Amino acid sequence: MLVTPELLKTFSLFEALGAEDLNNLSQRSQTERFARRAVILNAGSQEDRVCFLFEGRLQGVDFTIDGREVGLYFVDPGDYCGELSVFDFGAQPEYVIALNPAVVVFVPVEALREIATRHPAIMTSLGYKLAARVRQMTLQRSLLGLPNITQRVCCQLWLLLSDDQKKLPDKSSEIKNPPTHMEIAIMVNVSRETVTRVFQHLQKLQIVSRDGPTKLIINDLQTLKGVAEGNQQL
Amino acid sequence: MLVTPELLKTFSLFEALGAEDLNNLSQRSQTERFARRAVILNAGSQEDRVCFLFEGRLQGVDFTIDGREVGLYFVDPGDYCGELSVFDFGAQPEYVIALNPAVVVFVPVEALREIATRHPAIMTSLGYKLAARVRQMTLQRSLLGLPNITQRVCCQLWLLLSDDQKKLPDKSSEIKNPPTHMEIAIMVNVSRETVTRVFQHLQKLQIVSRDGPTKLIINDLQTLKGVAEGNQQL
DNA sequence: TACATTGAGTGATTTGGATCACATTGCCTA
DNA sequence: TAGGCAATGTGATCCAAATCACTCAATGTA
Repeated sequence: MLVTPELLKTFSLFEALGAEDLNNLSQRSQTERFARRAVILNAGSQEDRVCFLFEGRLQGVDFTIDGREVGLYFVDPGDYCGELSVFDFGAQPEYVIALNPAVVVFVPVEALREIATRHPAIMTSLGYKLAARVRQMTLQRSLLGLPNITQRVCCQLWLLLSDDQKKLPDKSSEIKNPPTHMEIAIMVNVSRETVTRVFQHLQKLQIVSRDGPTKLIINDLQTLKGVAEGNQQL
Repeated sequence: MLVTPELLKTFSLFEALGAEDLNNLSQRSQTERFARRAVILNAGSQEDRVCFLFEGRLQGVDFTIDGREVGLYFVDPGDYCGELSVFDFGAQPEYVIALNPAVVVFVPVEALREIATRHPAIMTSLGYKLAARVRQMTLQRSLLGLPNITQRVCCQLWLLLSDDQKKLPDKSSEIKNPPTHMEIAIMVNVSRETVTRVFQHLQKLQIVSRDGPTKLIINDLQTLKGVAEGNQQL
């Protein structure tokens, strides 16, 4: 599929780029469609392109040595992934798969590297993203150290909320297309059944409730936060 | 204490820098001495300087919400830490403490940011470091997902080895100044006693042995690797 | 329409590692 | 050289969560 400069311009990373650079980039890039569950970036392989998501939803996943899946992060439209190779030529550390049918733009990593060297703003932006990732991982790491399982699940739910949602703890919020129990279990390193039981508990206390399989409503953000931060027990 | 351009030049990050830049940087930087256990960078605070280690050994640590310590990474002489703020103005996510008496050079983050914008090589180098960190964290993350505790400990030991050591699995290797049982426990998220018992076990099987408190000898790298990767049980 | 698949819910049983409560060793230093 | 502290070693107890073995509901699909 054709990549137009206009398409590239929809990505905030390329916002400040001039027509010439956009043109050049677009000619070297290509679009691809992926079905649900398709693998977009392969762990371990030396990927030579960065993946910009135009439509759909992706997830970075890892597999433990014993083959269990570990959910790491989500990628939403306008965002990108696989940018590690811009910096160090190394292999992609984790898989990226499509959670729903997705349209992505692949930009060759050398092209991006070259552009970034000439445009400090883009380099800075890439660095910013990487820094955010480190922060996110640090959070996730400290989450995994929590001894209390309920706390861990609540903490993960809290992380799934957007910053905007967190700012209004009085309102009720919702998580669209929440991870399945299994996916949450994998993220917080507990068994699926345990997640189900925690959710059962949270629902009984009216802290969360379901609205169909695609919507999880957080009724009581305040207590969710309290539990997540360990200031409150259930 | 005075920072000379020569001192800065000992850090590989500044290798390619010209005399003028080095001079400028050195005037804006300062050296500081820290005692064992001293806090060098504070989590949560908006640190405005990057820490270059000249002498000693540092560790990045985090604390879970309930106050337990979590060991994240080590910093050895020539290396630096606290570089996240170069990219995103955010707060330092984790503490950095001195494991032994340390001499560090503090470089103001704006100065570094300014230099990096002008020297793509330095920016690239910073990015490389960040990417390495993401990789390291990804590994650590998947380690924490391992269901078997022995495997987790072995995997952590394996991560503590240098790449060179891993390449010669027939030779025996050693880890100088290994983390204490408590520190390992914290890294792999188990109790100290459990780590002691695992070590007891590994010693009985002659896989590792101690040579004083400052040296841990890995006699059987092959099996250590096998266990770490789950191909082998003990 | 029947069948397979995926996600969720739930009891019974088991167990691995946390926790507790010590002992021991080898330091550093006052 | 006595005292104190940090690191390590070890047994006994206990309990939270894994595991197992199901059911049930909702979707997708042959």
